[in-house]
Amino acid sequence: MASARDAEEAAADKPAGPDKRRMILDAAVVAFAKRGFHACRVSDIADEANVAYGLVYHYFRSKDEVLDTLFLERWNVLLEVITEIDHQTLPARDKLYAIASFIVDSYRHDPDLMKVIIVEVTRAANSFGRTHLTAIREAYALIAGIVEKAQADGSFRDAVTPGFAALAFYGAIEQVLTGWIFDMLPRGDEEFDQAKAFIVETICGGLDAAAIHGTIGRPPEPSDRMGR
Amino acid sequence: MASARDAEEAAADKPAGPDKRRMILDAAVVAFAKRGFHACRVSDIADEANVAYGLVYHYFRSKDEVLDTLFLERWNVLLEVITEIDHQTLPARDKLYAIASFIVDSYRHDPDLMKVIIVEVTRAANSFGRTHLTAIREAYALIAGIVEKAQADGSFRDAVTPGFAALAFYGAIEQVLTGWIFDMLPRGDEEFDQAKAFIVETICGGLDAAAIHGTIGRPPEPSDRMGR
DNA sequence: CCCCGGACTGACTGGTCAGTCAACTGGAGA
DNA sequence: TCTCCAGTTGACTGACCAGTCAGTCCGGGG
Repeated sequence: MASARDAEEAAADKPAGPDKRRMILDAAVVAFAKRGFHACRVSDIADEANVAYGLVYHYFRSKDEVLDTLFLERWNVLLEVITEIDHQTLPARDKLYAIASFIVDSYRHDPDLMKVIIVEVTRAANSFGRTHLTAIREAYALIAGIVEKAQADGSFRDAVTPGFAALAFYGAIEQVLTGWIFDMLPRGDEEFDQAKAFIVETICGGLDAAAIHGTIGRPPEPSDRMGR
Repeated sequence: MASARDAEEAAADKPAGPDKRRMILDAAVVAFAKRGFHACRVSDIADEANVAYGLVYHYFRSKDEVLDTLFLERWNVLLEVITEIDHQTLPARDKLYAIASFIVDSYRHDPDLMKVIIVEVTRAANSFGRTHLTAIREAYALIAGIVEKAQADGSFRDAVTPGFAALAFYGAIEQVLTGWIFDMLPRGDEEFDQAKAFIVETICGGLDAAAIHGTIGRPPEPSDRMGR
């Protein structure tokens, strides 16, 4: 991950080379997380990084590019990790657990970064979400692939399509992170680990006490309430 | 729902009384959906409503108040509907289906409104999401209550807490809507109805082919990958 | 007939920022 | 010593836009 940076630092022989670009990126995470991308001024980033305003524009073409960089840097790691997990020989359920685990741990490790990624990109349908749609879809496709294989070998039933299962799985994860981001859910090592288990349990095990697996229950009559 | 408006119109005896306030609200939905709240200018709303700029400020104190109104108007309906569903004597699974159904149908009926509510409020941790947190939590609490009762009477197993199940359930719904909002998922009457069934099936029935319900599977060893 | 007040209009103001740029610094090489 | 230039600085500009306000229009009551 940080190998390029390590090499550069070693070559430059600076004990704790400031690496202003990195400082700006890290400061941007804090600033974006605190006030949100729109409300955050470029001067907030510069201040947080203890760096002159103009330097941000030395390293990045625009405020947008700072967020893009932050997102892609991390999302590519996620994509790599999922791919790697998928290549292991593991029950699908364990693969999903490993993925949930990685994402939850990412939040535990750097809540601000994950908050920014989720709130400003992954869920921002009118701005960055659109521009990074391809990368986001890739994650879904990877998860769907895991489900599909499990359905093929019979370890998952095929009551729902793989794409749909991927959506629900990732949706549950993001919703839990959102719960933490909004301070709706208690945070703590115990809660984080419990969340991983609960996510997988909910999506894989289901809620029904007597699940007659294999047959999809025909939907009950729909409610007719339609407002507005 | 629109009874207050009907009464007003009847009293005023206007054949198609413009009701500019409503026109502004409806125009705002279109404008916010198209460009997002931040990128949308107040003049966009006024233009869309065929109304003078200043009139927006005659009916609303600020641009924010327009969104607040839009959100609360609809969210209160949702809260009412969930409460009503909960009061019926129905298996928990059917209650959840009715809720999913109502939300999906809300999207079917007015995709722009739901897009605005989800993107600009429900998932906006730094702006409106915070200010409407109480209302949002209410919906979770209602859903959690349904799960809790089902666990008490034994129709749902208690491998996960009610609050967590509510989170996953609502998260799955929102993620599906997000899929439509992002144009990641095909839209159509068939897809909408399938989605309702899939959401409930995923959350209630689970993915595992051989779910040994009643015992919570101990988590497999976690992945140690930790990046950044 | 006039007055009042609510509905309505849109030009204008004040403040806010993203992005620019001219200037400065310090170290490496000639 | 003198370039040179990447890295660095922060004052400044130009655009944009939420919100204001002075004023018009019109219907109803006196």
